[in-house]
Amino acid sequence: MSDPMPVRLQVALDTPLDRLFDYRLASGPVAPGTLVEVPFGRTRQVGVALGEADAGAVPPDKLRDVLRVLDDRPPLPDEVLRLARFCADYYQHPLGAVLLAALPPRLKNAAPFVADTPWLVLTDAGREIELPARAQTQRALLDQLRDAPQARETLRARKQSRHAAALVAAGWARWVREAPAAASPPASPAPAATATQQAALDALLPALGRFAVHLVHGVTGSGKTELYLRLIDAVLARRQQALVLVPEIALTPQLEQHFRARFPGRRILALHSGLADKARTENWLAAPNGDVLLGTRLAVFTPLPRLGLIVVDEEHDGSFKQQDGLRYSARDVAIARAKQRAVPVVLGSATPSLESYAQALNGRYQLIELTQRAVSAARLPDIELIDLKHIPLDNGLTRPARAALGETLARGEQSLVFLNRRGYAPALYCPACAWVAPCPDCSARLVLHRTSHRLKCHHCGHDAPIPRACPACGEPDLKPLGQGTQRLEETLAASLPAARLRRIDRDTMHPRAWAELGEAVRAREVDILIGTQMLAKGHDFPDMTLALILDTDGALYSPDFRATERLFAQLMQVAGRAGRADKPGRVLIQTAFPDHPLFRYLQRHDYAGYARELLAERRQLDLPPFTRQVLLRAEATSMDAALAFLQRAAALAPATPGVTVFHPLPAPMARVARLERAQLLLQSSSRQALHACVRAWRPLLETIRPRVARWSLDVDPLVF
DNA sequence: AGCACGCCGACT
DNA sequence: GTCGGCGTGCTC
Repeated sequence: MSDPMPVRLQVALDTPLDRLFDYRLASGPVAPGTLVEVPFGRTRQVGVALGEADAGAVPPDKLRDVLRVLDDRPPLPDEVLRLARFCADYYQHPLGAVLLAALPPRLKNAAPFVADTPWLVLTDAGREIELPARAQTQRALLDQLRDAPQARETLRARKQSRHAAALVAAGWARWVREAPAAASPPASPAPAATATQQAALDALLPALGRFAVHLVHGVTGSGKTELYLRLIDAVLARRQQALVLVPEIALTPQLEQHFRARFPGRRILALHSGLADKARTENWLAAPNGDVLLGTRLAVFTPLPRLGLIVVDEEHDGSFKQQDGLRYSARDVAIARAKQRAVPVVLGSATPSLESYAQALNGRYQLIELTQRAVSAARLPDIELIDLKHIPLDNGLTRPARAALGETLARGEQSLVFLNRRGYAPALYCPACAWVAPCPDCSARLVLHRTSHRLKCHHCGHDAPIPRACPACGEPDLKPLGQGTQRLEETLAASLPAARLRRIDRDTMHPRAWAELGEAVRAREVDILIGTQMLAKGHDFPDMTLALILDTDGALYSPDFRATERLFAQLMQVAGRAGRADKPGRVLIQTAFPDHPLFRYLQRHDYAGYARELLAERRQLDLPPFTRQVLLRAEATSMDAALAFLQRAAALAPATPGVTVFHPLPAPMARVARLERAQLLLQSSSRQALHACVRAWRPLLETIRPRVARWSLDVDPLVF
């Protein structure tokens, strides 16, 4: 055997620099995707080896040596490298940054990853051994282990850790990563498929094994989850894996339980940022051997060699978009991945995004309508509008709204009240001179939090005591302006003293509080739930018969046309939650614009109609059916600097037919955390033209001097 | 991104 | 006289 030849290795690193770096590796070539530790500037970094570099591209005297090939972890498989290359190009983001964003936290660290081994099990020797009677405590532990594996935590709590260590030292027990599965519990029975579910399955099952995008439009309660489960069952029967993406961390625990109950003995793995680093890394490493991977957007990059199906649930949801760093949409990346792997992707929603719906109408996506509710007795709730032009508000509530809450309470039923503003009041104002408390660091008003006696900025976190008098004129009697959830809670406590209230917003909810809330609601310990839209997502409260919606009007005529789309989705979601099998719910909406077309469709529960009308409107205005745009955002210490950067950028934009470059403008929230923000919009009806333009443009952006504090490109959305 | 180098204003 | 502001340049 000859000595391995030194090679020149091309390595991708997590840096904003859009290029690869060459290193010398003495011990010969390594497989593409292998993780390596290299010196970089004054630091060390973990990078991804991509292959051999061209000799001569970098002068040999600049080459440094790879410090270590990290062979304690698997190389990134080819499919992930391919997906990362796609994202780097599509989102115009450095490949190294994409690759390292795809890795779980512990593997980005050169320190060896040691899997957690929380379970103590008997070895063969331990099963045989018969300890003398005087070794009482060790015998007791052996007996426990004969019954079942023991968790380290439990042993610690029972003060048995030392005995456990003794058994391990003697070779009678050992620590393992996963407790060997007890006998599989019986699968929870699948409910009978409804006729529409069956029709959907008939369309979907033959599509397994090739790329297609299916848009499942199903109203709440139509059994979308059941459809996914049946499809996944078929995928597992083909010895393939399923990837299921969901928007929120809060939703995964119950969904995970659901999957486990339905597929006992199958390996269901969860992946989301709520998991501890260690668990996340372990599940990522286990994913190639798992059956179903259930996760939030970050799970879309996980290696799955036998991938057979991708499901994106609630595909319209904004949480699939990452807002910082690599600004990707997991829904779009999922579609790209499905295409690369030649597998189907199922997008599911009661209120599909306009871009997906348009693709379904033009035939690029297969549209599957689940119109029938699975629980046949369930009826859709009545949606009533309370016209604020004729009915006065008292502390944010009209008399009919109060009356409905009172009646529901009197019948012993539960209510939901939605108000999308946390805090006590969205502003503090001076009645004498009209001063309104501003955030010193942002172009936003400070929100009054009365329980903690603070003024808080919901954009940058600025936090200050409440002034005793107006700083402008000295007026001592400052007033809260508008309604927040805290104030609403106070109002309801005063007008319905018998009601047990519970407020749900970012101020009251810790990540793990959802399970407890669900129990409290089901145990009927709560009469009225007051909350922001975080209450609308995914949680099923079976006895809620009234939903009251208080502030919709901001979104109705917002310049952001997507705001109305989002509002419709939220209202549909809320409407879907109201009512129970034997009793249709009631939805009351307070609005000053009851004639807005959105409500007409909402009252008929006709999202499809609404979507068609919006698309028709855009067609009349000669607009593409959805945004095909790129936004260049710049942040600087002065607005002049931010705009100057964007003006340079606009001048450098390659003239491309069909691509419109707009003028740089201050961003809607022009100042956040002491930085001035501006943006430059590029629009086109042709994705190809826009993309070609951006591809040529991006390298030029790096050369603009002086630089700004931050800039980023937002590419939205992807279409196949 | 980090991090260092480098050249001009207010401080022990 | 120095500390330190951020503008510019560099990372195989």
